[in-house]
Amino acid sequence: MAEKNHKIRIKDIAVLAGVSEGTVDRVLHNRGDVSDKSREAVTKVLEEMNYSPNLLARSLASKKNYHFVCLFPSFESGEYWESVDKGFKQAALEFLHHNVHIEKKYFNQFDSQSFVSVSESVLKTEPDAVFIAPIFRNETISFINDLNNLAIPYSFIDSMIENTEFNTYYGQNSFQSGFIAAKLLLSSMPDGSQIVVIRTKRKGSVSNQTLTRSNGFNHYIQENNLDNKLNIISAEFNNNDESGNLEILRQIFKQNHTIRAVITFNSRVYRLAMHLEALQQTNVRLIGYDLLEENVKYLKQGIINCLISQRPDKQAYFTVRDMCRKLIFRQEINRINYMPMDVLMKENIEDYVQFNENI
Amino acid sequence: MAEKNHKIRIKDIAVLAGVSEGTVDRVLHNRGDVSDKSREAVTKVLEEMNYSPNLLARSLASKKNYHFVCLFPSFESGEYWESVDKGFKQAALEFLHHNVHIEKKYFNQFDSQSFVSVSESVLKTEPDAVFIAPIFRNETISFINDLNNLAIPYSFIDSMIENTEFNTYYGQNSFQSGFIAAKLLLSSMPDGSQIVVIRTKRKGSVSNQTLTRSNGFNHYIQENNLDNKLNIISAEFNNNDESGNLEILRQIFKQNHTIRAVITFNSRVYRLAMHLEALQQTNVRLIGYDLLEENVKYLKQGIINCLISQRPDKQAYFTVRDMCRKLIFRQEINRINYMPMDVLMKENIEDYVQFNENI
DNA sequence: TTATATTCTGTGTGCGAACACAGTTTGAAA
DNA sequence: TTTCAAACTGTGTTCGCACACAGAATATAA
Repeated sequence: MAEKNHKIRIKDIAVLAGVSEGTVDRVLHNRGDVSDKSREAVTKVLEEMNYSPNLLARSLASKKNYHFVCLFPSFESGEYWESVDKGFKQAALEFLHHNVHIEKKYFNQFDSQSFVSVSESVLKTEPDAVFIAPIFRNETISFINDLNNLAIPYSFIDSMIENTEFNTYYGQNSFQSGFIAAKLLLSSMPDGSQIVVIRTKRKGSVSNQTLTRSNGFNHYIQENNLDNKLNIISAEFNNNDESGNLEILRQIFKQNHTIRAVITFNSRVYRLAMHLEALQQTNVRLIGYDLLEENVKYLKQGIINCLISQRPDKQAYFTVRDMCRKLIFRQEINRINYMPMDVLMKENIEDYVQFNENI
Repeated sequence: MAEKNHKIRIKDIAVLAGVSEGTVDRVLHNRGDVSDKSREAVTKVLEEMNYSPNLLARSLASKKNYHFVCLFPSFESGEYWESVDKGFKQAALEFLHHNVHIEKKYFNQFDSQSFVSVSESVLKTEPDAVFIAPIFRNETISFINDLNNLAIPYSFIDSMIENTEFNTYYGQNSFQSGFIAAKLLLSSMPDGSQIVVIRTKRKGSVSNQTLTRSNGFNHYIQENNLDNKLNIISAEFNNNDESGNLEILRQIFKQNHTIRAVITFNSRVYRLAMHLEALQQTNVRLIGYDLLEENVKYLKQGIINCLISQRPDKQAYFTVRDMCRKLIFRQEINRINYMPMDVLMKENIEDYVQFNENI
């Protein structure tokens, strides 16, 4: 009985409850000015008929405009945050006719002060919701305090801060993604194999994401007692010194002759691929993270064996969608959402990219 | 300039072109009865302003009702087609307020006659679109001929028939998924390892899907010259004779002592897991297809190492969505769409399942 | 009882697009 | 010139919902 009744209108409810449409509307929106008798009658019919509003008509009629602000790092073409930007753009298009307007505000991810000043300017516009990439922990906590005072809801993207009242968090299960990388890379490695782990010095704060991946990676090694069987070689790259990094790698390969795999936990594995190509060491297994254009290029060439992706564009998209679901459609949502880990190889990357472009 | 102008209304276009709303509407819908002068003026403004209609208002105003019919095999709980059913259900809910009504018609996948009689009854209702799982090739071709005569658009799900005028096809790139399975299973297998490939006799027609996967699997072996290094053991299971199948497997393990991996190309790898558990052979690597409940159970237990999934529910959902995009929203769509191959392991299955429930 | 505040309820308008319908212009035949 | 259909154009209603406003019913005070 409650199956097909999705076409029940407010008008129908009004007739059945013996009141006017206005009264039904008041009950639906808890706007008061309704006698107990009327309210009960309406509520009863509402339940019996399993009424659900026509969201199209609602958005069309609603005069309320929603102003959402996204606060995340500025980026160059081909960088990680570009995907996030794309996801926000897609959401902006989709929810435009629901009276949602999305404004993007960028800050410098290596300069906490830029975050502070941008966040202050955001507060002044009194947005209806804010999406934050909490790169700077303390500054973000201060910002969300202000948001709380103004009763402005917010969501985290990319990473999150525990014990805060965020609306949603979409992100990676970084520990698991490190663990899986190890599994893909190390299962059935011959004993005595040498594995190179590259880390990169980062200006400013340490990236939590890469650290956690690294922990997951190490956990796999311990759990499978590979400490003794394998020989893990750690090295550190410098940002923006590719000739120096090439040299570091050259030395490692000069001194070690059973290297079978290389891994890095940040998104710039294409640098490694480039250097391995230069060193003619393309037979080692190479694994990395995120579908940057350059990464995909080397994956297709077979120099990178495997990329683990967690669709940053979808993370951004879903974050906006869920805020709409909550504020506009009044639906229940999940607070914490880990994106699936997509394991991409030369063979499935084409379909994957095409599919995601098409959504 | 053409960026923010998505809030342009027909009324605005009318004023700018110096005509009435009705005329703009006639131009938009190619409904004729417009002078060349008016048409040009409107078309010009339309382009300049980058007009895009408010789809909410359109659906609300439109009196047209769309009746879509889905034609696919009936199923028991936990079977493959249940996911497809779920995807159709989700689409039905989402597009209900766009005046789309979805009817599901099931046939017996082992009885071509049941397909014929169901498809005939579908024709009589004169639907606006049909979605077909073309299990029976000849019968399906006959059916789509009738559809063509009535100018009813149709899409394929799960598999497709070449050289037909289908709207979309969402499905698996089965060859690649077989290839990847081999890569996951066989890369860095020690020489001399024995690999067991299980096939299942099928009532009625041969499943094209599993055959193609098998071809992809074999292709990897050839490409990497593993024919000589590995020892592939083929065996055949019977449907609905699990004690017999267990016996087959027992004999294989009695006669061979370096079995390191087992694979099957249909979705019922849980039967293998069950038997391997019974035979206490849980150290071999086991890989299979599709996220049936039972499969997931054994994946979590670690008996199945890896499942490859192509989200049948999303295939159904996207098929409906794209038909709406074409008929209602008049958008461009891709005809052939291969779903990404998701590689699931114990470590990422939880997030994956949770994520897909939430869409 | 009347005046006035308070609580409650119905009606009407608008959102943007679709479409029916009525009204106007044009051009060719009578 | 008149006639009349064909070509063209504008107006008005509708969809389901939100919300403003006016008006009715009831309660309270004078």
